[in-house]
Amino acid sequence: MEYNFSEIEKKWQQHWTKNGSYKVSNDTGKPKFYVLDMFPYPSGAGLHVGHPLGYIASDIYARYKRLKGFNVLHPMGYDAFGLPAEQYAIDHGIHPAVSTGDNIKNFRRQLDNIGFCFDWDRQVLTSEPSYYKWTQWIFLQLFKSWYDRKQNKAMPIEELVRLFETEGNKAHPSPGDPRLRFTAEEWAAFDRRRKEDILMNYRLAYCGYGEVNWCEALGTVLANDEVINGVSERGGHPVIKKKLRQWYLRITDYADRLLQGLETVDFSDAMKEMQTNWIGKSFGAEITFEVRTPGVPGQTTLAPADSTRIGAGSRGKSDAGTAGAGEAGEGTAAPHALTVYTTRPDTIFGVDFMVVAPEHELIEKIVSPEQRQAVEEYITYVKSRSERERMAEKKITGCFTGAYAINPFSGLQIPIWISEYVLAGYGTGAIMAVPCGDERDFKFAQHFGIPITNIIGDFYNGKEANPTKEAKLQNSDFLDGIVMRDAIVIVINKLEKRGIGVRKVNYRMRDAAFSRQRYWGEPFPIVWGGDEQSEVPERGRAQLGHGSIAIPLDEKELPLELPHVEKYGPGPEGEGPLANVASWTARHLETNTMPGYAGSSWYFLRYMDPHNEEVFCSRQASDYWGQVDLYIGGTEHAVGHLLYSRMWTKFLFDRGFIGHDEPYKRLVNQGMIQGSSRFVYRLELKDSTTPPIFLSYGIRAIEGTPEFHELVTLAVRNIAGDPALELGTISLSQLHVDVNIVDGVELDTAAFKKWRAEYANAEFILEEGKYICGVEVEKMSKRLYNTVNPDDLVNKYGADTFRMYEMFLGPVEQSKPWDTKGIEGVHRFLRKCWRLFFDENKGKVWTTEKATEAELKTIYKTIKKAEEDTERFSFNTGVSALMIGVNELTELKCHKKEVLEKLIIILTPYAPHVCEELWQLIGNEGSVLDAPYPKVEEKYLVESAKNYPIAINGKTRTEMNIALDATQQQVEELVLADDVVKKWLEGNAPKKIIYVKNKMINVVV
RNA sequence: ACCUGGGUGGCGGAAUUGGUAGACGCGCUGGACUUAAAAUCCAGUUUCCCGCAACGGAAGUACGGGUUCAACUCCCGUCCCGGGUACCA
Repeated sequence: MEYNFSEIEKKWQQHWTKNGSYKVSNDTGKPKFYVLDMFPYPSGAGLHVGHPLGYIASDIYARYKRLKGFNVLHPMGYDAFGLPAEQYAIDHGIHPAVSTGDNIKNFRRQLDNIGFCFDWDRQVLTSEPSYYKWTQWIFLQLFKSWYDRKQNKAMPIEELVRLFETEGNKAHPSPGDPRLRFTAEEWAAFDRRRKEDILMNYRLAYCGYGEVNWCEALGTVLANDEVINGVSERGGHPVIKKKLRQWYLRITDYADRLLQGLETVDFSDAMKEMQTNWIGKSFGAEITFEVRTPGVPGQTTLAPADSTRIGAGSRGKSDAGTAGAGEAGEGTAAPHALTVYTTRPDTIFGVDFMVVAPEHELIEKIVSPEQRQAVEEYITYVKSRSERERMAEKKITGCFTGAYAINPFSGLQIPIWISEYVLAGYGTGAIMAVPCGDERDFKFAQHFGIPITNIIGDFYNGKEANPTKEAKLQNSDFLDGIVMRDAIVIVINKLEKRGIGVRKVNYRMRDAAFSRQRYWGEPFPIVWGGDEQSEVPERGRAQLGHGSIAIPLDEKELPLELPHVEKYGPGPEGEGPLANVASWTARHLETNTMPGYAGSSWYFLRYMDPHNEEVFCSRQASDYWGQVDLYIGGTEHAVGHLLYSRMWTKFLFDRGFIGHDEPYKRLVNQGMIQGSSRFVYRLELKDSTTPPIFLSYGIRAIEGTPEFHELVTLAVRNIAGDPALELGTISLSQLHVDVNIVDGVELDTAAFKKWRAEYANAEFILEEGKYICGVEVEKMSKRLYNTVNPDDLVNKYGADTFRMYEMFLGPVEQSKPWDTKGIEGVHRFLRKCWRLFFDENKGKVWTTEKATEAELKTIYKTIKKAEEDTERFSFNTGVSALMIGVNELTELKCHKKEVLEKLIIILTPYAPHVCEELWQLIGNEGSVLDAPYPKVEEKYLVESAKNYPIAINGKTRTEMNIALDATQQQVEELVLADDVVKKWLEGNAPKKIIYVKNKMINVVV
């Protein structure tokens, strides 16, 4: 009876489906455990061997926890909305719903092949109306909420309206427009439109104008984390900045809590670091400088209207930076004022110039007549430069405005410059430049010949800036002699006392752009209009919102279903495809759709209660399942999905819809499986009549040498049948070849000829009779022909082997190139394991005899190690422990049920199919998954003696078997009597003998 | 540039708290079984030196220093590779 894995696996997969073996109940007496995978985007390419790595790890852990007596939730679903399906629809004319459905079928088939214990009854599909109904519902709650900074939590917007009615907004300044101030009376006097505009500045999901990342090729806006190096993450198309009306999530209000929350969760330090950097919290001060422009008389104070002006909608965070400009703190009546943000107010006496962003609104007001033309030219130049150019070549550019700021402490005049190195979107869009302490300021000063003031003495060498905080200040008036670190607080206090500066915290993170001009996403449950006083523009849909009010759909109308379209092109004014749907625009529905991360921001909650039609997830279900205990996925979602879903969780917690405010208790990042590409080397000949000729790797390696030329010439003459053929210069091109037709590095030349029609008559120049390919590790991608499909491996070796091999490859967290060559070893292991029960010739060999001490010792040792390793996600060593166990039992010729039964249980998380089969074959009822995990009986593991390594001066020289309870003195006597030790002592007495019980013995000579 | 993870045999990797470096597997070499092959089993396999062999010796975890009875592990400096961020004041 042999190990027929394909039959066994088919049998048990059917059995599991038929019996609902993995159905999970919300109602058991067992403790809960929630194991979650990042659900996949069902792409057309299907799974390659890299995808299941995390799923296998979580599956093993889920099964292990079930054996340990937990009620384990281990669900799976699909993140089905998104750009690629729409792009595919544009290219092939297939509706996204159709292609997505096909892809899901393929994914499901591939997943089922591997034998996961997912509860498919709980599957979620983000593009299903029954799911996105609740995505829309949560969006509405965000829309109807604001963030109360006093209580530090989200509150219903009605509360805010009540506050405005009684006390205006003095206690709650607008996060969208900090200068906005009004009293209760003023509020009462505003018309409906004005009130809605103001409320929009508070809502957690809001609509506003902002500079966004616009990708022309994709025809949509992208979030910051979807833009890599100035090009789109998907497709690598150029991205420019564009002002557009957009929906945003006010994630910046949660910045602090997102940071604090990191302390309560078990993520890797690297992951925490990434999120912390992305949020980018910094402490410092805003300082206001008076501005003088020589030759500009009668500079006026700020128009009071400026402080109550309300923009259309709110501003996107990216232009919020200019908010502070022009306002000089309270009570200052400077002609013009420039506010900067700095983390180093201690360097105030080292300020040699100021720099404002080219987009800064103060520029036109302060520029001197002489400099006006130069400034305008510079601004034109900056506008002409795309984001990409700015990143590619970091030139030092800038222009003097002709205006000066007055240092509030020294009274000195400081020239104000404009430069593109200062970003409008961060801080106040203006900085005070301290060249002796900041590298960028230093380079700028050097480039434009601006004199540099040294305030840090010897710490500054005149050749480069030194950002130290440890120097004692010099040339700094009242700060002289004070260490910079301490001077920061002193300066801030002084600034605040004088009313020209405030302590200020800044974040790098911006509010998240939450709309896309696309079709395949959740429609916004928002209607524009409803304002009796201002008519809705006739066809200006791109401008919708400008002259109208965003009205949320009644929750009873959800889901607002995505209408069917035939064309996916943009609308008449650059809006999304929904603008072409007559019934849609007739209702004045929002034409944008939600971005890809909307559905994935809360899916882990839906799994808990997937069929509930009353709520997104009942409080009872979310209280029972609580946090995800183990979340496994890739690092690529570090700053996108992970931050958004953490924010949504906090929001739902604030509003009382769930009882926990961090979604994931523990996060494990699986590494990437890289592809191992193979190359062939094609000879490029002018004479195109010869068949394609390929050189083996070793021959290519000597390219350029005379031998190479001779060899190739000879071979080509032979192939062409022309002994006089002259080749001229020989050149080679390197081509990717499908890894699946290469065995190790040796090309299957017959398969290669079949691979491409053009290679059907290919000729090869071999080395030692073989064609050897070049090798390189690259990202696994279809384009590079280095993808390996799990289906083929599962067919050849079985799912159990495949699962174990993926784990055996190395630590889950580590990235590693895929290599199939070791899979035989794992397969051999499973067969060896099978032979403990059944022999190919003899049949049944397992018995019910009583186990020996040695056998029990082996099995308990194995259980202990496998358990420890599984517990700490060290699955590769877990597999190794099981191998050692089986090797030892084989050596002991142990075929006893008493022992083997335990082996089956601890092996089943790794190799579920074969274990179910064996469990049944040795006469057990039911599933091995319902068996209890065996307890380690320590008494079999206790040793009375140990083989101690004996080291001389730390270098191991011999071994001695010594009783574990030996005393120092006994050990010394035994050791000194040993021949090897005597040899090393050469008759001398040892200086010292170190005896670490149960570890080692070291003799110091 | 900054932050971050890493660098161990021919290969993937192990060494969990400073305590026998190279577990386990692949590959390779030799052998057994077989007419033969597959499968299986046994032995060997870090490098170098001596030797028929046993035994023995030296070096060895990217590189250079240090702490320690003892360092892959801790500290300082250098190099290389992967990931993240990228003018964030």
